[in-house]
Amino acid sequence: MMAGPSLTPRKRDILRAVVHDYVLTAEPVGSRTLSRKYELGLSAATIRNELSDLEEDGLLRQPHTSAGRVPSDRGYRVFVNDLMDPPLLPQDKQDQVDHMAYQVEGLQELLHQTARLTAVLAGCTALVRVPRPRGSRIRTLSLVRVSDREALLVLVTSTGAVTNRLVPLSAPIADSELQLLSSFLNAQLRDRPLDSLTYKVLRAISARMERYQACLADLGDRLIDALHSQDEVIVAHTSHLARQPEFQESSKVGHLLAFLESGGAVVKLMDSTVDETSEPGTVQVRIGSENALVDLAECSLVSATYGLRGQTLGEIAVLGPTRLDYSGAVSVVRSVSQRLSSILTERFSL
Amino acid sequence: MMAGPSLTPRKRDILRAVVHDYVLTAEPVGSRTLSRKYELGLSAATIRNELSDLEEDGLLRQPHTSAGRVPSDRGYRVFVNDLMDPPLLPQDKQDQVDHMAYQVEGLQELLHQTARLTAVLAGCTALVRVPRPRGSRIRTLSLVRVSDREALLVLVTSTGAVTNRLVPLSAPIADSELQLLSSFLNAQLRDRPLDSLTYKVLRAISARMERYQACLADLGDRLIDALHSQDEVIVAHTSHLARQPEFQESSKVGHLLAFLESGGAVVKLMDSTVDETSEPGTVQVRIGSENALVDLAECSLVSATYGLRGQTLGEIAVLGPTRLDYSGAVSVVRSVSQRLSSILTERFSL
DNA sequence: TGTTAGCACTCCCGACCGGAGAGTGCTAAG
DNA sequence: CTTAGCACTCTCCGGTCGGGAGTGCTAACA
Repeated sequence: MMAGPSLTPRKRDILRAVVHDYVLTAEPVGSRTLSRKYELGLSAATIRNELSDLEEDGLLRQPHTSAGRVPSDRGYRVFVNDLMDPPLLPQDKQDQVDHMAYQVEGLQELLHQTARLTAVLAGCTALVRVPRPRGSRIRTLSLVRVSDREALLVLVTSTGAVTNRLVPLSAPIADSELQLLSSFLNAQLRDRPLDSLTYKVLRAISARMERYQACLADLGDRLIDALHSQDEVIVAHTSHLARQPEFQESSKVGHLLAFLESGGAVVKLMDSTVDETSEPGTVQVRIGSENALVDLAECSLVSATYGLRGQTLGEIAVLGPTRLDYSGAVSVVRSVSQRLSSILTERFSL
Repeated sequence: MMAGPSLTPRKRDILRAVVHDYVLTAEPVGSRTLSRKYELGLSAATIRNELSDLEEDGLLRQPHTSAGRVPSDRGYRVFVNDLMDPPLLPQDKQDQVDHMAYQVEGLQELLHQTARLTAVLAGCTALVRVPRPRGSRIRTLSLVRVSDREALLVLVTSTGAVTNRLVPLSAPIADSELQLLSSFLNAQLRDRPLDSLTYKVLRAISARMERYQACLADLGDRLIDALHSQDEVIVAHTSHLARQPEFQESSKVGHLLAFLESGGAVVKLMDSTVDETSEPGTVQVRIGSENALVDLAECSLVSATYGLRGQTLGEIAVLGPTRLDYSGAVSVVRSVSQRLSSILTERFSL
């Protein structure tokens, strides 16, 4: 991450105020509003100059000339990195997690309720990635020619689950080559636990198949799809998304819902979010365009992993518009993921 | 059900045409359109007269003077009862169900996939009610005073699941009375299998508590809520709902989503739909206001039960705007519920 | 030099208006 | 009973026109 343009304290205060107000009102915020509502000790005119500077730095945007300012994705990023200090979640809210867990028995149910509670606490849609069945591995994986232009990818896991994916062949390929490729993949992947096959790992493997890149451009994606279709993501309170003013147009809501309902896509999103190097418990924030998925260009994701005695089991996340209460979301996600982890440890440790 | 106003064959043809066209276009349909697009052998003027009659019968509505006609809920009802003849689902689509089932192992997963497939086949949101854990019964049930104005309903099932619901006391009630009521409910409900406690049965019981009706108006509902929170409903492809032109306003989508996400409410809906007397396999249609739930005033539900050797296990349904392709939806729901039942019988017999 | 007041300017938004189009109801003729 | 014709109604769409909010600039001020 870049070190940021090191703003003057005053600019920081103003940016913080803009973010705060915009998150609250969903309206572009003007200099007058800032000088009235926030105790900056500055007149509107002075603030105007600062706003202008911040816009030049790319931290604010103007929807149109003579409108107030709105934080840009980069502006939110600076806010998240340097300007906010998420408080601890109030004790009573933390207690709600334990209280909920106390009433619930199975793991699956526990995760469902956790998702719901997270959504309520954060006032957003919540996602919980469910752990894969323990010890599930790839048993075999093969490519079968279907036609000149298509091959079928067949994946069998140790639990016996079978998944198929059609892979388009953008260039013709000899049967022998296809077989070669098939065995290469098998060698690479057979008996590997599904857990270990994150997006990044698969990308690395598919990159090593350079030779076939041309004709199997989509293989990597299909493979990832197939793997992910084994996964499950619990989605709670999508209605919160639909209520956001930025998603007034129901077509946007439709797209988002479709995205959330196509399990594989969501997993891909969460996978791409996880920074393998970060310790469990760290909260990650992805803002708008940082998501790289078109459907989520206007959304932000705040996520953290949960697990058992240090081992990562899954992820818990909050999804909202980029105009998100990042501070609150981080508080909730951090706290819930910690509580959940310790509940799991307590309950499932011998 | 009333016998219907016994329309002339010509009126039937016209009503059928109006429904067909409106379902297709979502635009009020006018006399000119009808005479052009449908081979009725009548001029626009004649059709106008018939339309006027149909409106007087309450089968059509006019959004405003000088707009085309739109079927009313009653109009759809007549269409569903008398005017349509849902075809068998094409063999290839039926095969998709078996094919899907073949690839899937557990019951839970089977039902999830069934919901998805149903949604895709019908082009609507689909709901599947999951069977309760076998043999789950009520262990105890009690009312505990919390304050002058509230009591807490505590429900424990034989699986050990505990559910609480706050019940407002609209009138003061003595502790002794509360205890009496508590034992009455226990006597009525203890050891009853949850399966047997449908909406209707509970209504009957709560009706017998007349004496307490005044101060415990909400008890019945809370009890039903609590029971239902044990249930689960799978919802698939809500995005289809969001795409309907009648739900453009995202606030409506928000309400619908919130409704679908509050599991209990959905179960209540489905319960109220099931006509206990009907044989399993029969398809039921609820149109708009027939649902009695405000949130669903503009929605229709097409449902059928599925089960194992004649025993009902759950329900499968399709949800859409009242402007629904009833014929197609009935085809899909009927066929899928039958296939699902026979798949279950095949797989889980003995 | 940094801050502030004043002012002209820009742009959105809602209201208003008027014409085109679609559809109706009615009447009178076939 | 059906149909053509006609006057009427209502929505929708595009254009116009203030009002309001907010900006950028300039000049005065500490």
